[in-house]
Amino acid sequence: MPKINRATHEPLREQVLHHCRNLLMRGNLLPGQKLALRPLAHEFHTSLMPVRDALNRLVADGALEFTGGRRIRVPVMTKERVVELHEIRSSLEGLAGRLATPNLTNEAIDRAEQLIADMEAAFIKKDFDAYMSAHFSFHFTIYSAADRSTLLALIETLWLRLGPSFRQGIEGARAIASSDSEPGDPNQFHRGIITALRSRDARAARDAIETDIATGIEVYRTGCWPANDTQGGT
Amino acid sequence: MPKINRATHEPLREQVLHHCRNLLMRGNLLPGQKLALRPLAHEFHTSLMPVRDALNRLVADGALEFTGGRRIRVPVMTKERVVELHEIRSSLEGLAGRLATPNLTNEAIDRAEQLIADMEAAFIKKDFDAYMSAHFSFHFTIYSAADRSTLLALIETLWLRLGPSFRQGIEGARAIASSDSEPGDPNQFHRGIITALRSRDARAARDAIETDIATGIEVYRTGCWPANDTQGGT
DNA sequence: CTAATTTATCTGTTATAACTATATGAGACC
DNA sequence: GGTCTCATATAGTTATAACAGATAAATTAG
Repeated sequence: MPKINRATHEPLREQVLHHCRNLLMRGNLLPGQKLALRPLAHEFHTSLMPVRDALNRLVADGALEFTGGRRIRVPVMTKERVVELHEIRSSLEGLAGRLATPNLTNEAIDRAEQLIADMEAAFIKKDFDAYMSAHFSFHFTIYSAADRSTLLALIETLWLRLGPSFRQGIEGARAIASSDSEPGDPNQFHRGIITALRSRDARAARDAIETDIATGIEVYRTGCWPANDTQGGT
Repeated sequence: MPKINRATHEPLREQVLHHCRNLLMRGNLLPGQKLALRPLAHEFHTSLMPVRDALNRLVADGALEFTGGRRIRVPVMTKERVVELHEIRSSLEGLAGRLATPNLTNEAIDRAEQLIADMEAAFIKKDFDAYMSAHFSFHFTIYSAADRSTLLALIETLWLRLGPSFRQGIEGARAIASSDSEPGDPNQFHRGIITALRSRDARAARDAIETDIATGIEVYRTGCWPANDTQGGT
């Protein structure tokens, strides 16, 4: 049910791209899923070209990949690739958090804190679309205060690549949380970030973000959150 | 005189892309320079489509940009953009250097050290193509030992964006070095990286790389190298 | 019945042409 | 003389069709 507007002056390619990016960020496409030009073009009521442009762009960003035979699919992530992407996330988002700290208003921090509550509510209700959306907003509410467009764009491409896997990881973690009598708190590290931001300590904010992301790797690897006293570091 | 091979199974788009990437990395295209599809297509003896694909890819990578009217040009860098790109370089290349350190063979370090000599020779001879090439090889000889393909690709896109400006900066620095009786050593920080690598100290390697890049920002800003005892940090 | 081989279908790529919007220039008006 | 308007040229975008490679299915040999 894509909404393509042929009246606007925005190229069709951009509209298709925007739509596909949303699907990926929210994890609505599964790893390994194949995408073909003609069905999508038919769905969007366009020719092949705008769809081809959008998908090529996503391949360039690493959000999609060619199979051996030039077919297009959502990448299947190896554990090594996920770890590598989190290493990069840690480095870049730590930088963004450090640069953002002095610029963040109290209102922005309040908004971020509210998004943690949204995440928890969505997690309990198993509304994973809402969870992914709140999780995204939480981080980018902070990072956008860094006022570094290139850095932000780079971080976005990482999230684009991780979206499909992350969605699976969260759904898996939710299943475990249901069966576990004493689950770890998925948001303890997000609260740690808020604490560091409120004290306007840029280094602490960077470290808190890096810890949060390092924990994300552990969750992906082990399928459960560490105990509440767990600490990470560079 | 681009060499397009229509016999190979590699898509024409990839060949055109590869050619344009080389031009950008070497700084053979000037900031602000406009590129048009039809002249390039004629030059490559292809239709518009492969050229369009290649240029769109470079726009996606930030190596080229659209003007307001969808025309394509080499981005004109503001000082802020260059600083931001160096902040990102510092973070990512520091990470790559730290990860590479335990994997680096003595042979690779020797090769990197040799490339410093190549840089100096090229600098003196004002052979800027050779300088850019050696400078690229020096850094990527080190980073490739990190064995992180995504990280490496990300760093490459940063170099792609900085190529045109960097070329200008180096040529400007050479002009100053000629007229200055006591020029700073452009490679003192590269030697510092080698020293850290030889001692197999990953943290020191990271810091040396970050210092080298921070110095790059200063060179760009002031047009000359700092005194030999200058030290940088995170 | 299994496995190799051929055939058919479907994939993305490239070429060509029509299209829409932007930039550029000449000319009129103030 | 400077500025605005409008016509013309030229840019990238999209559509359609022809192309070539790869997958998958059907067929045939073992």
